[in-house]
Amino acid sequence: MRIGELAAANDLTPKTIRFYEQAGLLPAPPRTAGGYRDYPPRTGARLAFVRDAQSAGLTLAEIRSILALRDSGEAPCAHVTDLIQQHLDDIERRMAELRKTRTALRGLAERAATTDPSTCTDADICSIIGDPAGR
Amino acid sequence: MRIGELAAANDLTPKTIRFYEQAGLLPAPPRTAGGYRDYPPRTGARLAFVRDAQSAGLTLAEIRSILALRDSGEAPCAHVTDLIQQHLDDIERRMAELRKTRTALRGLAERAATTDPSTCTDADICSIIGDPAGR
DNA sequence: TTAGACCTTCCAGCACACTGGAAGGTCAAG
DNA sequence: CTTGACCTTCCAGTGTGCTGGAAGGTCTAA
Repeated sequence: MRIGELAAANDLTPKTIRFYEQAGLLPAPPRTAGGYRDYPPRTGARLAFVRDAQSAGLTLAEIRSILALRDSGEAPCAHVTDLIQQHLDDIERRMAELRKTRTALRGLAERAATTDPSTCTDADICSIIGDPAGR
Repeated sequence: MRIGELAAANDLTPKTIRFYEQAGLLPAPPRTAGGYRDYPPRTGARLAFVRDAQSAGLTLAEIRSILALRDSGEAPCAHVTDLIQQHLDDIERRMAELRKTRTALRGLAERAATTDPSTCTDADICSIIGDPAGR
């Protein structure tokens, strides 16, 4: 199977597949006489795994670590469980960050709605954003 | 005021201040005889504005656009209001994304908790992640 | 034989907000 | 006069997941 075919079958571009190889997610496949990559059929499953893991929010580095474990013959279950938990924690942190920023923005929106543009002096850059105390 | 002093007063590094200048957030200040940047006192207010706007989640490009408006003599109020609304929308989108990913991860965590490692075959890379149907 | 579809490698860049380091200039204190 | 703190410019890199383009090789069909 050539790279274009593999790419199309998995909704990727050949570029991405070469990138995955270079990034250590795919082993270097055998080559045809002409130097073309010639993928074994199982490669699709590996790409599907990469996609599934990505949609769970794992980074390529993490996915690579899972694949490396598996390739070395170990069952990566414990590692995977760890990663899942780390990402859940990470998501909570990011949601908290976003909520905080949202609160800040809502405050600004409120202030913007009740601000008379003519009160903006040249001295302040923007009294909506830069002047929380209403100085 | 020299760059180090300005940086310290605003909890930044000289590097960052030079970067802001290069990024169009700060006008190029006058120089001393020796070639050192010599900042007017008002620069601190501008840096504070940058910080406030950043903490509201605005990007440097957006902040630059506000500053450019202000520097051109226009009141940037309407522009700022737009940006705030855009960011609120953006935050909602990102929160929705995160919730989706969280749901996916919780499903995986559940599956991980009830998966017997010995059922992981070599053929699947990881049955926790890659095998949603329980094939 | 030639077009063109596909493949190869390599280098470079995107966005984002910086950060690091090299090589050298300036200035005040001792 | 020298040390050392501070400054200058310039180039390059960080992390993330690709994407784009150049220059060239391979293979198939007309």
